[in-house]
Amino acid sequence: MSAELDRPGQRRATMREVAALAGVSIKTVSRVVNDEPGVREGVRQRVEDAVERLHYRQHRGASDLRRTGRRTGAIGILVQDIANEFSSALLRALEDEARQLDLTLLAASLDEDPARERALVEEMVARRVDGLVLMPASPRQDYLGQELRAGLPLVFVDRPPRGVEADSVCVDNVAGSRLAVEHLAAKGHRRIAFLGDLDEIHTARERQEGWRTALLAAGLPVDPALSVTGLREARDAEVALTRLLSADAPPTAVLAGRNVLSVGALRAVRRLRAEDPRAALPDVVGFDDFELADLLDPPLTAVHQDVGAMARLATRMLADRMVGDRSPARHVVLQPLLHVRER
Amino acid sequence: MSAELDRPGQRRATMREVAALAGVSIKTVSRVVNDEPGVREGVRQRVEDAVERLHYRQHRGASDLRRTGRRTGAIGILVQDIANEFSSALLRALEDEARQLDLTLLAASLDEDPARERALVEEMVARRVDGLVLMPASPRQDYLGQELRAGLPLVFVDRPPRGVEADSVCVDNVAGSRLAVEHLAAKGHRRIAFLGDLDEIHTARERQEGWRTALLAAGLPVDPALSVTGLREARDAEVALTRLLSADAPPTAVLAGRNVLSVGALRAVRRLRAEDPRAALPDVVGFDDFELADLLDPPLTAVHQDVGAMARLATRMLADRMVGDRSPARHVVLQPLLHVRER
DNA sequence: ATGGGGTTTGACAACGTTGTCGATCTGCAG
DNA sequence: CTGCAGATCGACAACGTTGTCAAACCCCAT
Repeated sequence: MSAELDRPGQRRATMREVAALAGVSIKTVSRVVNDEPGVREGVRQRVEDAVERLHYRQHRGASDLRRTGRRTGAIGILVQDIANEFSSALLRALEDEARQLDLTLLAASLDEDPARERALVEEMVARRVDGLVLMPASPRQDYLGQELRAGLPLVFVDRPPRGVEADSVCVDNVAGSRLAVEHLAAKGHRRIAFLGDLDEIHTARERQEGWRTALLAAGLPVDPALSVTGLREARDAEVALTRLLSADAPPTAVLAGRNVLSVGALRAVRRLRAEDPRAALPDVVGFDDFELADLLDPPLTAVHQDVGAMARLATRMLADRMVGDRSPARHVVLQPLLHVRER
Repeated sequence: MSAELDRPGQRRATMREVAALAGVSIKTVSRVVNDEPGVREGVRQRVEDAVERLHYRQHRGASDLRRTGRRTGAIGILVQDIANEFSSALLRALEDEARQLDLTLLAASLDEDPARERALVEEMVARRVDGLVLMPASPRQDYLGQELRAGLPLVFVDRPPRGVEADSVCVDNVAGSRLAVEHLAAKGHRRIAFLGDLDEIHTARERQEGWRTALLAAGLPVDPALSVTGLREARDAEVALTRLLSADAPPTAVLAGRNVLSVGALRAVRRLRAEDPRAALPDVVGFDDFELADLLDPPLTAVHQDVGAMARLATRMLADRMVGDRSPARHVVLQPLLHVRER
């Protein structure tokens, strides 16, 4: 319990002050703080006492600045929405990987806003992050070419780069939709609807395309009226499906193209069931699996993406780039699984 | 040592280089970059061209270091688990508030590990964050006294500080449990079980205490055998409830003390129902509401916390401290609501 | 041409730290 | 005691930027 010197104002102590109190040069303080050799035990002790008494804490920014080629030990992670189950699971998995590399996370949500993506990338670059993991919101990322050339380690996740050559870890969305459609077709469904997010979103387009081609492959007609896109939130999907179900030739099953749309679809089904207990209810398959999917009613069969694998691969790629790997961009495509859940 | 040398030409351009290219002093470049007045239009244009050609990007670390006042424009957010629905909702809400103050988030998960909390607080301090939002993992945070005295803006969320006087925004957990128990008692339940997290966790203890006192207030006996704590994950709760339900005097209802425990409880109920369709199923009420709670089967009545309000209040408090407010710590306690969901 | 005001511009120091390198000290062999 | 190697320590510069302040410039009135 060493006495603590009460310091006026709220400035934190600097090495200079520690040095003065310990009666040594700041370089010696630096050596002690960084646990470098070449300091006699007595001196080291004096410095450590001074550090303690002044509650000195190293200023990482200054340290990073001086150390040549030093890394900041921080990476940026830009996802669509931290609160979304997919994004937050990915964020968490990336955190676990980053922790092993002693990296801190700068995280932010893009909300499908290209301008916000640009602004946040700028911000990350200004902060000199050691690397950037990006789930892009913009249709093209040509602007990132300069950053890449400047040596910014960059990995795309969930959505591939456009207009720039960067590493990526994505999921085979076409295959995911195919699994879903094949499953439904095998159950005898012939009218399978698709609920999709904004057409601008690459994964959304791919999932719709997967739905379309899988229908054709199964010898089923593709009814454009059964595909509704541009849906952003659960409520949108609920309204859209409710409308589809009350149309002349309603679908008997539906593929929801994103987790929040699955929620909306399930709500629509619940509503229909509540209004007419004997109504025929459509089967729902969702893209993006849920932690709680096994507890939902009606049950939700879902296309499952291995978020942990995405994070591991992305981090490995990033780490390679961080140590100077300049080889051509690699693109990993993971295969999704279908988690079938029946009533 | 050759390893350091084989990465030529990766350095980003500095103001010095921009200045050289534009034929001005670095101070003039600084003025242009920071959009300061007092630069002739022609000169400004030359500098902007040079910035463009060299793809110069300001180094925030260096800028922060030099600038008086020294804000880094970053705040730390330490929650239990970024992937947990409660934590990620809070994180997202905090992000939205922080964005309005032009603050970037350094986020990390503590996983109920006190050592990790200390390490991450150290890290945040070393990075000179402008403020820290902490959902503590440790039983006491005496160590933070020094940081507070050094002027670190600090706000506790979800769990109050112990051993240190800092602002906090929490929820009345006792009241939350009371709402749950009253609801169940009103439905005629007399044997209401409690599933709780680690006893070391403040909120877990409060919720158990709320369960206990509400039972007494309702004139119901408190059977210690009906309270199982130390449960960390859904699986733990599932096992615990399954065991309780197969005991001699099983509960007819259960209060799950945290979102993941609710999931486990629901799974136990589902399992029981699957094994014996005519078994009497317990009512489940959970602490922490779910986005998808209305879609669960069996339905989940849940204690709802206003995460948005928590974030707004926490950010406001933090912002006040950031501008130098030194008034005594404020402690806000929000009242939870019960979202009743019936079959 | 001269002076006076304002505007532009740059030299320099400083932020807090670490790399470099030389100065000083220590221990010990001769 | 001297000499010398190795250990210890500090002065100084530098990282990339901005605050300070004085110098240089401009325009125009005298």
